[in-house]
Amino acid sequence: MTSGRETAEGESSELKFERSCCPITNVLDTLGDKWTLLVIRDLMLGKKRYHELIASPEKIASNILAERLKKLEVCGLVTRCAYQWKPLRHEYVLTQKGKDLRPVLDAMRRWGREYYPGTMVFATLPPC
Amino acid sequence: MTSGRETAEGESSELKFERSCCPITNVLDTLGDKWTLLVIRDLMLGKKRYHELIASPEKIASNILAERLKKLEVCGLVTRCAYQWKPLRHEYVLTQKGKDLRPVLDAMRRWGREYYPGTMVFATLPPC
DNA sequence: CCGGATCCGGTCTGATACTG
DNA sequence: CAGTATCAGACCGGATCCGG
Repeated sequence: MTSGRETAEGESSELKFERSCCPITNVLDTLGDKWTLLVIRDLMLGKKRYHELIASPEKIASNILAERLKKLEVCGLVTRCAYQWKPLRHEYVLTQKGKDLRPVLDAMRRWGREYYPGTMVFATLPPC
Repeated sequence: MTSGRETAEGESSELKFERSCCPITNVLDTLGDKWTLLVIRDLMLGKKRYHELIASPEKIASNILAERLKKLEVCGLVTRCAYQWKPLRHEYVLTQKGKDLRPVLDAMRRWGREYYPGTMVFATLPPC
């Protein structure tokens, strides 16, 4: 695995990902954990706001959600923009790069449905 | 996330996965880490033996590889069978369930190639 | 030697509490 | 409500050990 992260001097830590020559390795460097793709699934389902994301049945912890959203923004999969100013509130929407992950999720969903039958929720994702 | 693992009494720990109603969640419960899909990629590339797997450029640690192979066997994605007796050596081959993950890896590879250009190794996986 | 198993320090995860 | 701080425990992975 390419060494995922390096910490800059001082207190600001900056994400930096090395490129592997294998595209799958690169994908797993950014998306290879339990939560990231789940957040993306929710965004594809049309959820946009923090409270919608955190209400998912998988019960992601608030710090993990915040961290993943930040990482996704850094990696260019998600953009964050304010939809309200008092108090300040943001919406998270998938970029094209993020939306293009749909075939990955579709393939996972198909495999999951085949081998873990009885799953019906999110059986088909709505169009972006 | 469904609580992945529970430890049985005594010292033998047993893997047990709960089912979520979302197929993607189930997939990520078993495959949602950096190494598992990479091992499956290697097996799809035709690698079968321990030393072939551990020689991959990503430099997986030996304990992690052994652990992942064990988990994949428990989950029914891989079968382990001896190919030699003195000394005892095993081969790891994908089951149909494992082979059926090909569309997932294909989708990842396609996305990775699009957004991390310059990746050429493993550009196309050979047929199983 | 090879295929693992064991050990162990460092990192990351995630439940909870906290803040504006 | 939208995040941040904290902290114990889980996990990762490098080094080492061991049986065949």
